[in-house]
Amino acid sequence: MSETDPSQIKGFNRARERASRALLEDYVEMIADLAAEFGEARITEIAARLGVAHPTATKAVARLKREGLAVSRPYRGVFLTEAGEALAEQVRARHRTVVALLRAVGVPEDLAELDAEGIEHHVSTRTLKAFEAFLASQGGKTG
Amino acid sequence: MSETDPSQIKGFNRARERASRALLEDYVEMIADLAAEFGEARITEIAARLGVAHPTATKAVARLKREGLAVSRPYRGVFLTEAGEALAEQVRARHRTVVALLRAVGVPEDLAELDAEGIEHHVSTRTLKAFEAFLASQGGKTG
DNA sequence: CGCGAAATGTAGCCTTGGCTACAAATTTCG
DNA sequence: CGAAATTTGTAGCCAAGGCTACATTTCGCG
Ligand SMILES: [Mn+2]
Ligand SMILES: [Mn+2]
Ligand SMILES: [Mn+2]
Ligand SMILES: [Mn+2]
Repeated sequence: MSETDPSQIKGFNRARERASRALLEDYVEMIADLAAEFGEARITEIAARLGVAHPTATKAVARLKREGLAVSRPYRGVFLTEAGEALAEQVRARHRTVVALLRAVGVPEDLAELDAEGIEHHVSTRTLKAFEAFLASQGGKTG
Repeated sequence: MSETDPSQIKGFNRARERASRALLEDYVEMIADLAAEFGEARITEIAARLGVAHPTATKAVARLKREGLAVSRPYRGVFLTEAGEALAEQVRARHRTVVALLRAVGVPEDLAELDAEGIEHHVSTRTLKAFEAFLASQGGKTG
């Protein structure tokens, strides 16, 4: 029998939900980066930077539009909505904090950047707060 | 133009690969848990603990079998192969270390357990080593 | 201006990972 | 033993996220 632990189920469900949001988050962050750099994000450039074929990026952008995070017109650039911008800012901040935390516990910079790309999407708001508090308490300690 | 940064692409590709392995890892770990507890893992119990419908678990187990991580016969329990056992052990160790690290930087226990369920799959071997070294250097410090 | 190159769109295919509904086997128990 | 309950299998649906191949539009430039 063994009463199935509800908190464990919660953990798995949560991980699955976050995994399904991960792609959206990376796209939004990338579009924000390109907007900052070029004034607009083109499908080809988004695809190139994310390492996917362009129809893959087109589909993802369609999903972003459907979810109210971006807008675009045929053969033109992609732009974030206000909701998209807000998400981008949040995602970017989380990315920075995760990298900083990894660095603080001794992970080399390049590796921290690589692993953070996946880890970031699974760090909850409260955990992020804990990371920030830890980093603050550490000051600029390096070794 | 802006030469597309290859290491950034690498990060995204790596995150995608790890995401696709995450499910397998959770199943293998769960099957090992059930084997330890009951001597075998039944489809219904696997599904219940992972919070999915039983045909979903059946499909996942089919994939595990295809990849040589598990074996089973119709209407019987699921068992890990040697490769499956080895993966389970590795996954379990990583899970423990990730939770310990989160705790060490100030994340409350329940939250650490929840977030770790997703984070664990994106922690590389070298990053895990760094976590272990950090934890060792910390000793049993709590506050 | 107009033509070739580049960018974008679209169609269609695949795999994974969810689900429900229903069929068949196994276990439990009166 | 046999019927009911439980477990497992199977069919078939959906969405997401990959891809290639091909059509169309836009852009750059002689
Ligand atoms: Mn990412
Ligand atoms: Mn990121
Ligand atoms: Mn997990
Ligand atoms: Mn785990």
